Amino acid sequence: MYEFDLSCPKAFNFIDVVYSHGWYQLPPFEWETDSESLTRSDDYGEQVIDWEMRATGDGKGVQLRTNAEFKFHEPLRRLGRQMLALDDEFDAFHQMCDLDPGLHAAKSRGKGRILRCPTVWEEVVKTLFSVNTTWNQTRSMTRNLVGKYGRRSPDGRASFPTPAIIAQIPEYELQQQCRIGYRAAPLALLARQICDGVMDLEALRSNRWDPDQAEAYLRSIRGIGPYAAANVMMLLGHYDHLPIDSWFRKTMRETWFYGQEATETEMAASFDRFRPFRTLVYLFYDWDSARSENR
DNA sequence: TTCCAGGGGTAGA
DNA sequence: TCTACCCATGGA
Repeated sequence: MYEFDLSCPKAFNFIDVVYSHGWYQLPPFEWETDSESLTRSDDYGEQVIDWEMRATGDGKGVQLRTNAEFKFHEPLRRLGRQMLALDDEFDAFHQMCDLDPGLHAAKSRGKGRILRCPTVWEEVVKTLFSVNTTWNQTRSMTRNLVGKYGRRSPDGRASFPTPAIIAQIPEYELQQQCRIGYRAAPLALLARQICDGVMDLEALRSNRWDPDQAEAYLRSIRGIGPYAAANVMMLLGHYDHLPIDSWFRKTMRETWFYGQEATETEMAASFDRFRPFRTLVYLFYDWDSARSENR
């Protein structure tokens, strides 16, 4: 087993990033509560690599562990940094946190980083699986897809299936095997579009994209609407498109709208003063305090 | 049986 | 911009 540390910013907490949203519960991520380690397996073509991240002993950094040979260490180091957003700056967001007491805790803990997947493809597929369903079913769909179609490491751990793998599987089989319902059609189509070079999701990580342009590109994917696109935008490091779903509506109703239903326009407007970090505010705001103030 | 869940697509007003 | 309707899945 090889071990090496990732250098981290001053205000950084590994567990906060892992718990920033639900991705750590979706395979191939595996979160071990006792050891507080995040494990996964990734398909590097010639082989599938098992690796894990955990907080260093002093709690301020991240240790990466793998049994992969040396040539994979630098790619894994880069991947770890990208997945934890270690090279992203959050100073402007933390400055903005002074605007509202509900954000003071987020600032003092240095929150803002969100756990990401290695590929935009994986982010989009998982987001597609979270649309119009329960979280338990999202977990089940992802587990099925990874378990049935992901290439396996020598230790038998499954990686997230690549577009090339999914593009070869008939739509009805995806639907039946993974229990993903109508999501099979957009999933199969997206995999084919990527393989045919019609769609290049990974290019969205580059800086040449204007955020609105990137959002429009995501919206052009079948099955990706306003909510799903905003969710992927957040994972790409753009925080101004609000992922308005049933949980968002419920939170708004219980806090800033005093028990009343609000339209999407009204809800979005209530976040105007937090541009361009509206999604981070939604994720890291102290909603529990806001709720108790309304009681 | 019916409703609902971390919505999307389409049509129509 | 908003509403109505349908879409599939499985648990309550």
